[in-house]
Amino acid sequence: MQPKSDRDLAGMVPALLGWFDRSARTLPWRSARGVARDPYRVWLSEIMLQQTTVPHAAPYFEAFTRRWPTVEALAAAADEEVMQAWAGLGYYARARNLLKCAREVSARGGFPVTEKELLTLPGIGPYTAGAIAALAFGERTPAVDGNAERVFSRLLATQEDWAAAKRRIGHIARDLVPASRPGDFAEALMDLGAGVCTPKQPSCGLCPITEYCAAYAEGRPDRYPIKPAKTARPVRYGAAYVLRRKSDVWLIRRPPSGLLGGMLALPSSEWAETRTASDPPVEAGWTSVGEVRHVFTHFALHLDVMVAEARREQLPEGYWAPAEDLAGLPTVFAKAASLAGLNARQRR
DNA sequence: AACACGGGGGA
DNA sequence: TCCCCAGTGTT
Repeated sequence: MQPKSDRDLAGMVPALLGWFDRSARTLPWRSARGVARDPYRVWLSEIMLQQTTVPHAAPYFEAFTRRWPTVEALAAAADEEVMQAWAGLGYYARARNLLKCAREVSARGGFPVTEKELLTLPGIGPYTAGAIAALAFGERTPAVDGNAERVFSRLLATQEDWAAAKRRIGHIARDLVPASRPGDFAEALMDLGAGVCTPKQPSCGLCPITEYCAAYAEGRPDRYPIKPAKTARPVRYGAAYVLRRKSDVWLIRRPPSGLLGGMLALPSSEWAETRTASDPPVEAGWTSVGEVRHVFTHFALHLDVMVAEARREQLPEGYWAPAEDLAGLPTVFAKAASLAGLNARQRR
């Protein structure tokens, strides 16, 4: 069987939309069928879902919309409140940009309605601009996320370099967006990628568009997309310090940019490529209570967790927080606090 | 074009 | 383990 030419793909649009009408997922940020989507909820959900799974983002979406029901309410929130509410969701630059964006939007009286203008806002890149324009404003723009890239890679059985394939997919997707239902087309592609055209063992038996799929025709859809091999992840070592004073713990706020930027944290040593001598923030009777391991995107961290009772030292910048409520710590420090016997937010 | 940037879940 | 996820911003 011959792979379909790009032109043949046009037929997949009505087939996909028909399938979507029958089996769309119900999600917290989706409006009822036929009801206009709220730009604020579309935007907030799209930011939260960047590189983040639906089950992980969903409770955060509920909490944010309950606490800040409008973009104006979010714009008026204090930075620390928002960073604390985002804790555990990861990629904290998203939270910093979320606030910047909310304040810009609030100041200009609402979200811009075109892909081009949306692209100028902080935290909104090519994918998110297209998604918001299509979902909230009905513009004929594509929303090519990781799901859509995988679906198209299989439809086309892309052989070229993955970067080149993604460029080609972007153009093809843009041409296919139906003028009548751009938002539904975007959600349909996402639902198909998430539930049917999955990375491993895709359920081609449930797929409404196998007729258009070159990878299916080849019999090995799981071989696509063809991506470059990942490089190994190095390990870094360091120590985190839990300084106690009665029922309090000493916390710091990390610098506004970089890893975990702007987040609440335990004081810690530099993170080196080899185990190095302990480097506590103050002199005290430090004892180790064990090690926590945490995996970041581009390195793994082994953190020795040190505990001590405070004496009367001059402390560096920071403040005392109640040990029974350490909500708002990023996961790596929540793990460390937990190991030290403190009640930090910890899933699992 | 390559890298920095979290965290969790599935196979 | 390894891979992936509704990616963006910086260099």
